[in-house]
Amino acid sequence: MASSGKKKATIYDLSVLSGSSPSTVSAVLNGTWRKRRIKESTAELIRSLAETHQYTANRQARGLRSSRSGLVGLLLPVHDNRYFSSLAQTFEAHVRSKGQCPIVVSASRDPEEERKTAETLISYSIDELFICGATDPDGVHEVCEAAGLKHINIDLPGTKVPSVISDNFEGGRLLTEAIIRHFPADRPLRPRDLYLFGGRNDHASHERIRGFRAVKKELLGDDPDECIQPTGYAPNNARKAFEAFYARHGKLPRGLFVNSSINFEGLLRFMAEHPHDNFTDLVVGCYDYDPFASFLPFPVIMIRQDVERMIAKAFEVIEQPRAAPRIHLVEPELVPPRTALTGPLDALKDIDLPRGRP
Amino acid sequence: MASSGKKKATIYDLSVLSGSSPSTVSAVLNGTWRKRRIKESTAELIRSLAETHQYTANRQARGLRSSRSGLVGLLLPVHDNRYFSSLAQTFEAHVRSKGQCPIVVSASRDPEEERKTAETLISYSIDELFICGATDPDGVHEVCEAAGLKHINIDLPGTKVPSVISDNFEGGRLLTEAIIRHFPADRPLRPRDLYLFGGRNDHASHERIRGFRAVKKELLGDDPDECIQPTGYAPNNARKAFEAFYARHGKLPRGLFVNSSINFEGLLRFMAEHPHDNFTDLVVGCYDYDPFASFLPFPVIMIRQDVERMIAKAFEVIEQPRAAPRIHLVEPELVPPRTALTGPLDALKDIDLPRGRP
DNA sequence: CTTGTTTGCACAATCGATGGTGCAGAGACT
DNA sequence: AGTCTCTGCACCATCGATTGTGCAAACAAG
Repeated sequence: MASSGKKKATIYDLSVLSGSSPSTVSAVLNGTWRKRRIKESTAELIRSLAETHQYTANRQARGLRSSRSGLVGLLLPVHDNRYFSSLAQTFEAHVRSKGQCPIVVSASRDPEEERKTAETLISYSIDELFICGATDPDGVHEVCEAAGLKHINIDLPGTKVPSVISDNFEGGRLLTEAIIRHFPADRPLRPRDLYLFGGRNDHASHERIRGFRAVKKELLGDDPDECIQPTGYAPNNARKAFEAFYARHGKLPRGLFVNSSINFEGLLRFMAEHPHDNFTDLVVGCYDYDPFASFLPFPVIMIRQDVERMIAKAFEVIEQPRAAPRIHLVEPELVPPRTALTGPLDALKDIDLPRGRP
Repeated sequence: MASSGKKKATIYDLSVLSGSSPSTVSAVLNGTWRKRRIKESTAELIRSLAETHQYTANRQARGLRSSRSGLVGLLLPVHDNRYFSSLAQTFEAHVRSKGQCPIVVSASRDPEEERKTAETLISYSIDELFICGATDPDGVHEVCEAAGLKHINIDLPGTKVPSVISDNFEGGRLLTEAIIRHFPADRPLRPRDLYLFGGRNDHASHERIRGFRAVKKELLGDDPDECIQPTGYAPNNARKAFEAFYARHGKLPRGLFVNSSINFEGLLRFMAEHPHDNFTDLVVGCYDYDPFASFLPFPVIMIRQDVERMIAKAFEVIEQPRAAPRIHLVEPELVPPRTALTGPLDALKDIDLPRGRP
């Protein structure tokens, strides 16, 4: 807690101290002072006063006047997931490098909440909004549009503004093929041995399923509808689907295409309920990368979406004044089993406490 | 993109439309209108105008006047980690339920960056700051103190304001004991079979190490110094430490206490380099919970810190006017191998798109 | 009819920074 | 000396909401 604080210095305080006007102080401290022909020595004085009085500008005041806030928003489905949290990490680095402040918020994949959350961010006069994995990107678009806010879609596309997403069709193909080829030629997979679980009525799932079915047809000759089980994005729904399959067949399919790491957690929950089944002869492909999942006791082939490139592309596109609402595809990467990739965390230095405390 | 927006309605627009004064409009829309004895019918009119014109208050203006912003900050070491991201998720839910807006930022465990980030948040007039896992909590404290900002520590304690942290000593004891007891009585662990890797010169590591050593001494009779390897918080440093041990001994210790899931990733990297070693006769205890790690091919015992309770406690304590800078301990939970716990994600509903789009 | 009270609202200052405009003084030039 | 041009800054309105204060009209009490 603590709230004894003396209040912060303002340009008016510095104005009195320096004997200049507030506008001069403002100009010096926000960098526009050359344009205003302020003497170098005046500027120097004000800067040193600002220094000793720990002046920092009140961004609400600045934002009010300039109707820009320096805040850049990222709207996420959830935080608690390696894919989205690494997006957040990368996003933050980009925003900070531009001298702005990231504000990352989740909206639980609920269209209504997505719009309300966008409204809230807009009320803070954020400068840009990155809409990631939204269930209803065009709904959010309308809110942004009405407020004149620059925005862009990531991960799931909308139709009104540009979208940067991973190439889910190609990723689905890659992953499906890798699963199939992981089985030895003498015990090959048959069409009904390979199921897809998870995902729902969104663009990403559609594309992945399309890739899955295309490769299945091509390599296994058939592609039965029953092998597609879009069980949504809740871990427990996926668990129930595995449970149901297991109840009917006494085993899992030999090959599993799991639509996201969140659905994969549903598979883990299923497995926890069946401790005596060893799940040998099982190959899992998961459309998401998680280092721990990669080392599970059965082969896990994963797709890593290229978060770095997606974020970089999104920042590039959002700067363009009147970009057409096209979809920018970013190629994902196939990650073989037992692979520990480096991530944003590796950029951190490992620094020790400065002060001598336990 | 898109930026064609007509600008947003203000209280002045509504003032003209309703024929009332701006202050009346303001009072009606911020709830203080009863106190100002505004007629019900006037209020009703203004509310309906606000509705049809999609009025939302400009928070920068409100914040400037009231020197409160409705923003509540969470300062994190990193996003890209299940422990911190679930903290963020839980934090966000709490803040939103109070009608405020969460703003989650990471500072990479760098004391300098922690302070600067706090400064930035302060310049947005955030109302409260939750300082989580900071390397130098007292440094951040000074910044907050100077600005008169309420704040509290989470995960790593400071000495100036209250801290809510998990009971690392007890957690360390629990985990160490569970590792030891996981070995059968006929092939018991000897003191030099049990190593601790990861962590550094912080309170949490100290306490965990203290618990580790106490239990080792008690159950195994000895506790050699060499078995403590505080390799920091970077995955690659942990990897190198495992590599070094392996080079000297030709194997890993039979029992491993890994100080965090981030260090655990270092272990994975090590294992990826040694694909032919099966690492049987290995038991890992990890001070963090990750569902995928829990199902690895060797027994992994994990500690789940009680994120829900920590956040709830922190919100409780931060409201108290002059709370003493004491440490509030929250008991963590021991998670046996192959356990899939539910998390914040399970609170989500699984909703489909409203509009008919692919 | 007069004085007091309540109702219902308007007015205006304020929060801190920004940026257009104006203007005095110094120097240059004729 | 008179006119111009620069230099270096001050003044003031402005962004949108909040809030203390004032005041007319309506009503009640005497």
